[in-house]
Amino acid sequence: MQGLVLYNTRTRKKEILTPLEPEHLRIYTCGPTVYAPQHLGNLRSQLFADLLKRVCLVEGFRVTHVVNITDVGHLTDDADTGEDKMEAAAKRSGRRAEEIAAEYTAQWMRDRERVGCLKPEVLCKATEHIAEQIELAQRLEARGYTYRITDGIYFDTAKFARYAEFARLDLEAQEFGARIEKVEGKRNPADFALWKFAEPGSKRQQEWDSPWGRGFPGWHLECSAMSAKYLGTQFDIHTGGVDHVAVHHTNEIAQSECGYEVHPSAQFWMHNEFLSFGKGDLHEKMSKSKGNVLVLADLVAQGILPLAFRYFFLQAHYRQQQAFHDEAIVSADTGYRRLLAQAIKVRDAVGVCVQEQLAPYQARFREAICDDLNAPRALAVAWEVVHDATLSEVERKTLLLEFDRVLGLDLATARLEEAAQERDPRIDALVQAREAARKAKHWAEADRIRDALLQEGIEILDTPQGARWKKR
RNA sequence: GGCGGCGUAGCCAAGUGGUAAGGCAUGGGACUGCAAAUCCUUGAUCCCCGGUUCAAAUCCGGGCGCCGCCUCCA
Repeated sequence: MQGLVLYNTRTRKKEILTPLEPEHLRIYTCGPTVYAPQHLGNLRSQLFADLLKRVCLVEGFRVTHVVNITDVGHLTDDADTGEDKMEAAAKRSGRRAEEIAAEYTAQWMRDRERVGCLKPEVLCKATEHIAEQIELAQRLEARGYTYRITDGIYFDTAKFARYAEFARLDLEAQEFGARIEKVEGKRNPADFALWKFAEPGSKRQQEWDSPWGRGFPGWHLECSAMSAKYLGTQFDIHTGGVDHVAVHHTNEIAQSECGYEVHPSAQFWMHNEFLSFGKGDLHEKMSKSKGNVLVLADLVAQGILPLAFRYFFLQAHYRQQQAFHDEAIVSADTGYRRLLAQAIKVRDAVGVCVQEQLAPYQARFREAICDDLNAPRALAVAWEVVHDATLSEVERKTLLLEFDRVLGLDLATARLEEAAQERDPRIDALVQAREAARKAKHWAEADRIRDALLQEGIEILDTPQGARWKKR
């Protein structure tokens, strides 16, 4: 029994997770910037965090999971220039930034729930923690890490010796690279804004008073301030997408470690890889800027079950890029429906389990999830259970439901809403007419009706209880 | 220019030294009047070349291809 082993970006190694506080794990997850609909790629990082949380719970830890919502200050270009995304979205749509944030936050929460993500213990918004962010910026100022230029208060990365360590940055090379210096007065290219001043003369929708004047917080500040508030200045695990390693998390670490004088701020930093879009050799990451985003509702419109997206997610390891395309999601949908059907079949089974029957599967399942959350392997174990004829129904049920605490596929209560439940007098009549023709052995007539219905996407299912039908 | 990752059957993918998990699709079989659904079953010398080793998809070197980060992005 080796315990839970996780890949830690901070050390670039798999390490055994040992909670700072006995039996209790504190996890912080970088949530969405709610200026636009959250797409399937965004959902992947929520699913990843949720998988982590579920594994922690199954391993017997108490978990405090904090997820933030960025509803201000995330700029369109880089950390220092460009428009605030919330402000820009508001301007485009002629609505209040708060309205937009509320709408996309609600959509995001709904999607999260639909793919089976557990509710976080704390859901916190940047705009509701302005005071905490100012407080942290003041701490940094008091400790000499900041300087002021015309458009804001900046963090001086040269003052933090470990700055490049986390992301293994080559700051020298960066200066000659693609990065273009845009902000007049910045001392180092990597320096970033803690507080941005509101532009004189133009009134922002979102701005606050601060010791440095009216303005708004830099994007990175919220995560440092809120994680410290809800989890303490040192906690166990911080999660987010890989894209955040080099900038957002690097800056967050600088703020937290310098402001609160701790090291490390989070023991484990974990990052999920991206969803790529495409098939075969050509792939592109799914992102708003590439214009190839899909949201959960698009899948649902296609007849895909929301939990089938979770099943899809579980089929690949979280640290690998995963290729998304129609064939892939449809096959996941089929796979999920079949697995669910198997679970439904044994749901009501009662009786006693033979421990020796369960043990090998339990051991292999646990081994998989404890090895850096290897969901594909865990899912494979579930399928082996389904196919093992030496298991009794109740043993199968026991194993599947136990595994589902991690898989989160709602195997215990989800229903396969066969369209066969639907009623449509016209179709019902046709189905009955076919039944009658079959009884009379008028095969040609029976097949004609079946084919005609198939033409309009209605499929007849012959069962021992009689014929039913479903769409698709 | 710097950094990182990937390349395993038609597709999604596990597997990091001892002759390759799982799912979907395909072919075959059972069932069916024929089908559908369901169940059983079927298939890979692991991108190429060279090396280390008794043994490599797995390690090393060199190619080729793809993706990502260093600028907003999960």
